Amino acid sequence: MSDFDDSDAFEAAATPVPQRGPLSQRAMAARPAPYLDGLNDAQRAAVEALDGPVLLLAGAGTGKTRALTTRIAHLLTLGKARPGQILAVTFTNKAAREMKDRIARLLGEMVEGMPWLGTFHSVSVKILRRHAELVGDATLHLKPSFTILDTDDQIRLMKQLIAAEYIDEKRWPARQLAGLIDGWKNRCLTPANLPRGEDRAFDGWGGRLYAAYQRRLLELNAVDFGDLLMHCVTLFQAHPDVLKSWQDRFRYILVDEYQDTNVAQYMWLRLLARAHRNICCVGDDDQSIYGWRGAEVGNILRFETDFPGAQVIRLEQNYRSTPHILAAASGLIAANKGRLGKTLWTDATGGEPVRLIGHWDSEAEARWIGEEIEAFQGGHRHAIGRRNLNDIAILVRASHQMRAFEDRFMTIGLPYRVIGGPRFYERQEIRDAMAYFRLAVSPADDLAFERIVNVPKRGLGDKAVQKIQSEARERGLSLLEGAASAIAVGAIAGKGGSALRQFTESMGRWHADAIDPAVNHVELAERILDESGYTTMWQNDKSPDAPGRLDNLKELVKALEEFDNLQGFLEHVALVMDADKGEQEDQVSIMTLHAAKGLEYPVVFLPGWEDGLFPSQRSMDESGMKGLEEERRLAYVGITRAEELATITFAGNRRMYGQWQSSLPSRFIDELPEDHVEVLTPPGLYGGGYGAAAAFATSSMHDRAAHADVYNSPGWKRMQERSASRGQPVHRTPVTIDAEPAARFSVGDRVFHQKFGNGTVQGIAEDTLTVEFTTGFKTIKAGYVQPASGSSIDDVPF
DNA sequence: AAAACGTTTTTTTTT
DNA sequence: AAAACGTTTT
Repeated sequence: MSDFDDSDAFEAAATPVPQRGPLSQRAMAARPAPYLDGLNDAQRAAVEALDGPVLLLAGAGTGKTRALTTRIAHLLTLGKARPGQILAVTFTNKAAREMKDRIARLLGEMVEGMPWLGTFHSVSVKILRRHAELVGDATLHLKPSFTILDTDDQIRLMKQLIAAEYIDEKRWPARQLAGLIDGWKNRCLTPANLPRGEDRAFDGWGGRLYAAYQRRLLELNAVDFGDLLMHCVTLFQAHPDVLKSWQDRFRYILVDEYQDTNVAQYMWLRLLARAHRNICCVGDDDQSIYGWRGAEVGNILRFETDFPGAQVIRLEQNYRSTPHILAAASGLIAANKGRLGKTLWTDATGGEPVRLIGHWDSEAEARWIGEEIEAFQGGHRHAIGRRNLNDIAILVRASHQMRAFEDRFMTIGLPYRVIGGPRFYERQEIRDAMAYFRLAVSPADDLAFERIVNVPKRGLGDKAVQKIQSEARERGLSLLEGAASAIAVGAIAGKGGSALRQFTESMGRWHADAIDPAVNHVELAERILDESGYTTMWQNDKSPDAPGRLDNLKELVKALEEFDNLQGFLEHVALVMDADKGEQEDQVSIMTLHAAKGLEYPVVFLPGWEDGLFPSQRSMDESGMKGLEEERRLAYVGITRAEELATITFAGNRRMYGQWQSSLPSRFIDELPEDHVEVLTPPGLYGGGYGAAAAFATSSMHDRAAHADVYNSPGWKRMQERSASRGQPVHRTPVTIDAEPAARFSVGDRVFHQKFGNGTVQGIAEDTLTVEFTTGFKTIKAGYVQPASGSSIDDVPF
């Protein structure tokens, strides 16, 4: 919201700007721009090719962001555009933030900020707010104050629509409809131009439900994420004058991660760039990993056709990784077809091969990686020496893999942070609080009303909500107004009625305060949470996570201070779902491969390289060869995150849906070039069952030429035996727990448990103990714990 | 209306 | 195994 009201800048766009301001002329005459120093030839070419279409193929670690930001600095310094005339779009808020920082660093105080540097979505919102009335039709259109729905709201809305058509929600879940509609929006298909046949999806109801959903959104004065792009495109198409004003304003367009654009984004860009064609797209077809979200690698593959005469510049010198890491990644990605083709090279020498190691199961894998990390911390055992935890990342394919690491690291007390995990603004308490704020700001926000009308419990159940809904529908009111009306009519009486009256009256007061600029919005927010009883609700909650939730609420209120008003805050949160907490502690980072794109770490662990998990079975089932290739690109992204050392691991057994499943090492492992991989064997695991996976890996790597031998290796045979009993839980030698008398322990004893770590015995009953661990109380069979000794945790066998 | 209980499903990846 | 969901009990 902060730079929404820059109408001055908007008007200024119409007046011609001198191509060279006096300031930049002086700067140019004095000396060549210092920011160009140190760029290689390709980077420099990318910076200086300012006019006309440019495709910048930038491999991993080739200084892509540097080229982009320097290019912007160059545009500004030469006076070819003012900051407000450059459109620079990224996919993530993080990328946008980083670009802003780096431009500011390059130019110092010369730039007063780039108002149009942001994600596709945030730029689209700013555009849409100015032309909201043009979205919709004569009877019903958007208003500039429209709200942006999150996924939760979307699903709830669709559930209502599905129920209204008496469709069986069991067979046709709202989530599926949401996915369908999302896919359509990604391709810029409105209900009106849905191809014949596609509208028959969802048991024949797809098209009708989509139209009903869009209608409902307009009634709510709301849009969803997909709408942001799609509405912009349809707006541009239907109103050439509007399009022209934006084309004139944005003299230069830059696009980051172009390989991840979907059809809607592609159309959006083409419309804006059509007139002057000053568009520079940066991307790497080998890092396209969002096909499932509608991204079209085709967009980057056919750039030269779309923009005839485009310059194609390749950045191929890698400044990030060692030759071994680069070679391993290049060898792997070579298996993909239809690439634009790049040859990454580096001046660097030395370094170590990519390491490969197999483990018995996912717990052993986590244990081993934990030990490795401790070794790095101590600076011994490994050639690359001591590393901070901040230098180390664990990149997983699917977030459920994170648990094993969290459990293990918690046990051994290794500090870690999960990046991109359950996000702050998606937590229940935050969303509830936000719903209160939303309703206070816009009393017609029916979805917010539904969310909180009975939170905390006010004695208003389904019945009461239905009465409010029918009352509102009959009289054409919002739910909040409908509630007031229902009380007046006497439709809702008794305890619930008085609670509802209090709720509506309070909301009226809060609304008056919310639109009163004289009222401090932070205090108002605190007052809302207080008076509504929401804070009290959590204070009275006995569950162990209640205190954490109260902390989160405090953090939320604190975050409000950064904004001028509640409206501005709500807008921010809708688009920027991540809360920045700049933690400086030394911690290992755990994240998904998707979240890792654009990041780099000296030491990278890549666990879970097993067929079915990585490459993911689902991806292959749904998208066949295309899916497999995208998985391979994901593997490529993973390896190329590493600067000095990459370690790939896999496990023979993994728990899925609570059942042990055995699995084979990933086919990607066999695609790694042998010369750049070192196969490790877990210590002390020769011959035994534990070594099976490792033995398989070893033979697989060494006998690739004589492939048949692989199938005679002990590892393969054991794998076969295991998969023969497919679906059945793998028979793991049962750990017999002696019915050990709990009497061996007494209250107050320190005990150790493999998973929970050290704890204190608090209670004893027959053969079970109640033990307080750092993570809380657990009831455990006495045989599973042992007296805590002075010995290291690592000595304990599992 | 809300809690307590039993059943079914879930696991890609996210602006 | 845990969460989400639906049904029954208070």
